[in-house]
Amino acid sequence: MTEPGTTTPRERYRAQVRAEIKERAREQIATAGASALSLNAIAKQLGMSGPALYRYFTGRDELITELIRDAYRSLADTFGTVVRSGSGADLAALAHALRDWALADPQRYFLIYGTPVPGYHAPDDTTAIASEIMTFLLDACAELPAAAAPSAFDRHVEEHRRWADGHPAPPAALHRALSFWTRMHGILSLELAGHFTGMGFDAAQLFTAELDDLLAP
Amino acid sequence: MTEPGTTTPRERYRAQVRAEIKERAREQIATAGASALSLNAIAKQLGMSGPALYRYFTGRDELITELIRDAYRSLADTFGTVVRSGSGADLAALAHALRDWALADPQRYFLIYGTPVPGYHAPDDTTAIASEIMTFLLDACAELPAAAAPSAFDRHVEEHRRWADGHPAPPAALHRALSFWTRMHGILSLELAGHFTGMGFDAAQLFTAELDDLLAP
DNA sequence: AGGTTCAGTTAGAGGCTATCACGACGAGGT
DNA sequence: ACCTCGTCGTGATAGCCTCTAACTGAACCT
Repeated sequence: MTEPGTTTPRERYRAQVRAEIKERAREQIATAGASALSLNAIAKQLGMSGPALYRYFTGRDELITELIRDAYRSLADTFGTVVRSGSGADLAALAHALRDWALADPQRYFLIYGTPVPGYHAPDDTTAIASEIMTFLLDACAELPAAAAPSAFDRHVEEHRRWADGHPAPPAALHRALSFWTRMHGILSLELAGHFTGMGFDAAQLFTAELDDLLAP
Repeated sequence: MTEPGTTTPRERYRAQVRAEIKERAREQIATAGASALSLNAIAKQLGMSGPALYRYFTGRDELITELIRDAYRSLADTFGTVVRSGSGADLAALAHALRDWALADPQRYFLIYGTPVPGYHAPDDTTAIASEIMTFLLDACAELPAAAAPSAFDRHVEEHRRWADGHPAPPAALHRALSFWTRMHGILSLELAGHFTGMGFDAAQLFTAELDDLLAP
């Protein structure tokens, strides 16, 4: 009997093959997009034939779901190291970390924030990681000086702060977190999709301009 | 000989079948996403068998490209009627028209602004329509009162205003147009993708709050 | 040593895009 | 009225894909 905490050779082998499959899948997605991901092609790269992969994943959907989960995890970890190793919960630092993370692998970003496929519903644990990410944002927003008077949306979000999951941030901070999220995503999404190419201006400068404007008032 | 300007019965028939194919394609995309678009399924719906569709479109890619073109055209026309029938170039009116247009068919919005497929490059005429859309935004931004002092990004965009295609708007207006685009897209994209579902707050109120903030200073 | 578990194989069903060669039919010219 | 030619739609076929099922062989455990 295998003792708890140890891994049998079979388990180690299985884990390693699973990891290798995911690695190839990541490469495919990075170069050709998630819609072009082919289990057959991955199997061929690994020197085995098609159906063998179904020993490791129940199907194409589970593989993609796993990659989505990893993407969420990676972003949450990135924020985590920024907060831990940097100067605490700094919204500007999180913003630049987010941008770097997105530019490092655009298709990974779109795995999370890209076009949704109508039928698909994300598993529960990804939403858990999403709220972990949101907590980093809320922490950073709570550190900022509060604005002058509470706006109409501040009052609205105060009545619907369930999504903040008990975070003690004041309503203006909740509002600012949502603003941060949507504004950074707006620029990044358009930039990564190439909608700025050929326009001539520097997307990085637009990003920091928007960030400064968000932090200013 | 057919006179120029008239249409032969064959041409009319051809145009009608093309339109019907596109109609079914729109339905499929709206309900299952662009990745699920199947020429075979469309042919079956029209009562003909597979390869017949290749008389009307050179392939799946051309059909999708055509739908993207139509989506751009539809958005430009929507902005056009807002400007023409409404109170001129009103940024808030454009914003709400954009939101209504996006909510009416989310997958059509993602056809334009969704996850890009790495190989694909949009044809030239769509970028022409895109700049037509941008012109509506610039017109509206030029009408607004100018902000106090020009920001750093205002100066940057002043040096790279080629994309504005000779539009006489001041740099602050160019900046505001970019801000408008990215901020509205940020909210709409996340809302349409379902990232707000379960969070409890009202996306419409967030949208108007962001819009007010954008118009305020 | 023997039974069990599991990885990987081939075969095959059913879906898709796309090409090709063929029949059928309507439109136009004579 | 006839004939020709362009065009529409067909079935057959190749080559992808996902995924299932049955089978082989080796590693593992007792």
